[in-house]
Amino acid sequence: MSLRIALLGLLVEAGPSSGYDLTKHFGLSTSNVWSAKHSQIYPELRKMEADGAVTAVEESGARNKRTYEITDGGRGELRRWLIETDPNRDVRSEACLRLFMLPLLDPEESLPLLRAEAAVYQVRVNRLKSLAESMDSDLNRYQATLGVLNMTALRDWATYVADDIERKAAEKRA
Amino acid sequence: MSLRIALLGLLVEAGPSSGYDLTKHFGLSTSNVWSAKHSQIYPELRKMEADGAVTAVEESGARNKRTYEITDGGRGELRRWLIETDPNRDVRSEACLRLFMLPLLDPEESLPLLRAEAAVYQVRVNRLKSLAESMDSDLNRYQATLGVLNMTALRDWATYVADDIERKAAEKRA
DNA sequence: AATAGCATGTAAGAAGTTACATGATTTC
DNA sequence: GAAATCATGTAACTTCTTACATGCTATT
Repeated sequence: MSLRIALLGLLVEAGPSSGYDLTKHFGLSTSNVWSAKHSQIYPELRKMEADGAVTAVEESGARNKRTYEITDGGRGELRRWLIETDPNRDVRSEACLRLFMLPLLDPEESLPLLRAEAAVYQVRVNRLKSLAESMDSDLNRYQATLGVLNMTALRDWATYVADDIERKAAEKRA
Repeated sequence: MSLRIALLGLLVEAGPSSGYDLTKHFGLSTSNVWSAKHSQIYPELRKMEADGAVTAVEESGARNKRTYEITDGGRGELRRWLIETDPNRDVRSEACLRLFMLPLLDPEESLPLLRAEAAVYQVRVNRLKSLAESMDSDLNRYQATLGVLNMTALRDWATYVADDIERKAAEKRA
């Protein structure tokens, strides 16, 4: 369901798009909330077309490109899902699972890894901040901002835990 | 892989545990980073036992309970994964996907939903904060704190977007 | 004696990943 | 003309969810 909803949302946001275009969106800010590979997206779009949630126009040009557009039915489906569905609140993030368990290692091992994670998230914060500023639509700015807040939280956590572990290791030595 | 790693981590953290115990952990703070149902956990533990990553003791009592303990091999596997693996940074969160797309709705529809989301995350912030305070181990405190920071980010985002939409709607009316 | 919680399992199906497969066009 | 990028697809496999299935124990 989530993939279908994500695709409907992207089609509203970005207008008519090919499977290729939609695949690229999952590599940008959307990957902060959901992601999918082209091998899952292409069949899903065909299924949505069969259900009448989207329509497709096949380009006659040399490149065999199909452009999908959301239908009124698709819009209704998306709206109902947003309004009526109690979303599943579980999160799946391998990177957070790793963060979560990094403190299991000895300080000599965990500290550089935690500092490296903080740096990774700092880069993402910077990138998303400038992305947010360059966005012309409110929606895109909101979406980039969600990424900024999420990445900031992870950066802050990694820094806080590294500092705490460092302080405790110093106390022990003293 | 992630489920296996999560189970190994929980077995280090919590000590010898049954599949039932581990299933409950995925309903607590662990669900902020990964989750799994018992129907996936039981077979995975059997597989890990066959691989020598864990050992099992079957209780002779009336309740047919199997207690799993991590082996040295399992500890090594976990350590190597934490140190050597570049984790997948994709996130899957249906709740965030929904947040992400809520601004697609008209203000009259999105505002109450955004305020409700902010309230949901506020409750989680409060719960995790008191959980963090009550935790005796550093690791558990760190883990609860990761939840606090993540939930705070979502609460702040929902509030920021709701305020922004409200302000813009008021400007338009004026 | 009924209800809630402990405790484990399997089977079918849906969702997601990896690898294979093809071919056109643009840029250098 | 080589490399990067556009563009779509399928097959095999792994992972995850939902539903079914069972039976004990503690509480009220």
